[in-house]
Amino acid sequence: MRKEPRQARSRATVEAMIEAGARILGDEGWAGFTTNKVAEAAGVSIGSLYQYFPDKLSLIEGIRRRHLDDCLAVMRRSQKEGRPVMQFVEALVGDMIAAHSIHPGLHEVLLDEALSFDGLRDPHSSFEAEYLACYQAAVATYRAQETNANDYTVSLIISDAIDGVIHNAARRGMLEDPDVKNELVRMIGLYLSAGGEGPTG
Amino acid sequence: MRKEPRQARSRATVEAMIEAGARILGDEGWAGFTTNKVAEAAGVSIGSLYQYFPDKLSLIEGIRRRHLDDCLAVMRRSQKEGRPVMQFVEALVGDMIAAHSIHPGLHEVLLDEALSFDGLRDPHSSFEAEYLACYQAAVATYRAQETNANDYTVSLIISDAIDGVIHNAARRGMLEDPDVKNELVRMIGLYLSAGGEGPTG
Amino acid sequence: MRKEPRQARSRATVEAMIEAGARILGDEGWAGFTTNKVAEAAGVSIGSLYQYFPDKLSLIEGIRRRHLDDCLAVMRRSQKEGRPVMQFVEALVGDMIAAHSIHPGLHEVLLDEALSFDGLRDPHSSFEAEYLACYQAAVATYRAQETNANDYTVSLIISDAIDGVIHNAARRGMLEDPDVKNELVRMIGLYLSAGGEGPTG
Amino acid sequence: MRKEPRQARSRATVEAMIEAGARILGDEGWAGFTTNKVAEAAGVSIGSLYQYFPDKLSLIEGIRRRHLDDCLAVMRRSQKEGRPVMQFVEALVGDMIAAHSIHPGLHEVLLDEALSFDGLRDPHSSFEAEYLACYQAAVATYRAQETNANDYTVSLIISDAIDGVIHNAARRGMLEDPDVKNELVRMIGLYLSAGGEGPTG
DNA sequence: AATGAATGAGACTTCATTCAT
DNA sequence: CATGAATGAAGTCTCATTCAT
Repeated sequence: MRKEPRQARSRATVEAMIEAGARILGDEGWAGFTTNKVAEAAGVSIGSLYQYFPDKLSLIEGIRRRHLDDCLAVMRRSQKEGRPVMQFVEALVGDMIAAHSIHPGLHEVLLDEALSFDGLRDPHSSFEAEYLACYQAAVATYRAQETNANDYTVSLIISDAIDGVIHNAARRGMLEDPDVKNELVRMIGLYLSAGGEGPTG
Repeated sequence: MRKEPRQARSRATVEAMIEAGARILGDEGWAGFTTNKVAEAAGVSIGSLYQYFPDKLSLIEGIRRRHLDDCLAVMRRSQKEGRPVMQFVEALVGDMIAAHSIHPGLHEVLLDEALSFDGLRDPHSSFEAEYLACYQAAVATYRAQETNANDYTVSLIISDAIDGVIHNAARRGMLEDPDVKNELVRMIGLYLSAGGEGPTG
Repeated sequence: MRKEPRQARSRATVEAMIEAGARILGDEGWAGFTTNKVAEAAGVSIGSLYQYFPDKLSLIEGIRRRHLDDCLAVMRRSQKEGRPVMQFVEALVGDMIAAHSIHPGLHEVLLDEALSFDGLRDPHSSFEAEYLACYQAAVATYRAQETNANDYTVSLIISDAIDGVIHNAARRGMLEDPDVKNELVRMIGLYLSAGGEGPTG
Repeated sequence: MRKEPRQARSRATVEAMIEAGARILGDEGWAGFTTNKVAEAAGVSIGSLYQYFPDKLSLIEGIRRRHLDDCLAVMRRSQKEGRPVMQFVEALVGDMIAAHSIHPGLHEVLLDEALSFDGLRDPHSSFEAEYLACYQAAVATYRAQETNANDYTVSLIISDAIDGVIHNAARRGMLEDPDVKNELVRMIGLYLSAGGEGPTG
């Protein structure tokens, strides 16, 4: 960001621009996301937008930071001391679904931005590191038994599977379907609870 | 397509354009995908591209059709008569990883196009229907026990979880990691084999 | 128009674009009329042109509206209370010649646009209606005697004959020739003054 | 033309291209007139078109020559020895209306081509000279009395007035209206028959 | 600080014309 | 000769960004 907002009015302006940008990016994707449209939706002039964000990339990164902070907050909330594994998984899946429901589509657009926007600085790695660290902590706590795979790999499997199911459910408008949630919880729960021997086929 | 290629020369041209387009779309995403760049990469003039594809969207759809045909072929190959469940899951996951390795990133770009490109006709629904039908057939065959959820929901969970894990692994350059494959196979296998009771937490 | 010019600067810009467009359309016809050329002739960037006119057609319509307003003003000026018929015809023809002299060729290009430019909204019908209404009023006042034809048909004959003579005279660079004007006045005057019996041949 | 057609087949091909071009130019105007479209409509390949017409301009000139020859034939037919003036005018107007009805719009498009196509060689002047010579002969024969204006000017007035009325009637779809024809005949007849004194106003 | 008019590189697309088959 | 695939200059239009007010 070009300039740290000092006054309350400035902070509100920045808020409005990030919020408007998140909405447009989630609703219309990269194709509909133009700086002029964001400025108009935020109720400010294009000149003001460039006062706070030196270019389009900065605006995107502002939107991403905001969204990822929200996600991390959700993640941490799901891990309360001493919860049994199934309660954790249920809370986690439920909260992730809720997080995706605020700006449907936004999450995936932001994670895939590398595919859509070359020059993006720090391609979400710092967020992702922290994000995965949360998963890893949970895995270390709840994992039933050691397999060949380390905790990190198991974290990836879980986070990415949840991601995939929720993302595609959102695409299909099935984010509210209780069966989807239940089956996802069941799959993750089975995976975490099972011993290393795996299913016998 | 605007014109069906008749001569061998024009068939090769269309091939080259679709191949170049797939590579650019997979490597550089929507942002790098311009008709001029595709024409240049295919070694033809921009005019030739527009002789066969009336507009950019048609080219994208051509690329998608080609890719989806490839995917369906892979899907069907994994289901051989009488295989035990774990062999099926291993073949499926292995083949999907292989399919994603040809043009890394292409698959997700094409499935998410709705988010990035407004006017795409027939948003992959006809492909997806057939794609899911393959999964559903496998689920009907291999599913251990009835739960509340129907076969369709279980198909979604499996296909989308595999999708999510592979897509994100590709993003991280971990598509070749054997642990990722093994754990993914283990998770899907457990989910398919487990009875309806679910894990106890 | 996409955007109403608010500041004085932008009003001047729109003026310049319409004026430059009229000149180019009159001088070079449809073939020479490109948005880039108009922008350059107006001394603005192509982006500014598209800020006020959403597409090429809108610019053409802007030019037409301006020209037609000018024409109607001329038409109305020619009809003063109580003038004898020959004074009216002389004033009318003289003013029409003057109107055509500002941007020679523009008038015909604009009336014939349907032949040259497909998508033009409202093909000059609303202008033409008002234009012909002026002629009809004059015919009702000055017509010597009833024939089988109604006032509307007579209006068409007069307006289109004047149109044809002036247009072709302009084409030949004879717009200033006094004989052309005198003979045209004589023909229209004879036609209006003659009784319904017609010439005997 | 690049090459004089020698064989019957070639002559038929050239015929087809000119006919198709006239139709497209009349129906769709300059905007719809492309060499590829003409070739397709004529049922030949674009390569064949360029075998006989070295460029687009040549094709246009071919179409024009054909059309003007038709017009001249009509013109000459109207002037039979010893006809009274009104019979001549009626025949002339009737034939001109008929000529315009074959390819409505074509005549005006061709006469105004200077406005639409810069580089047209010999902008219809040689045709026009002959065309006007026909009118002038008729004027010399039928004109009632000398005025200040010479025969040439009177020819212009008549030909251009007829042109304007017919052209605009065609534009309005009123080419078949008998009132239009009758009034046009009456106006021209009055003008030719009247003495030099003009109407008194 | 805020505004919004202005800029112009670059994207998509057309179509007159050429040339290998 | 005929075909039609290929070419590329040129035109329309968008949108990130700047800067005078």
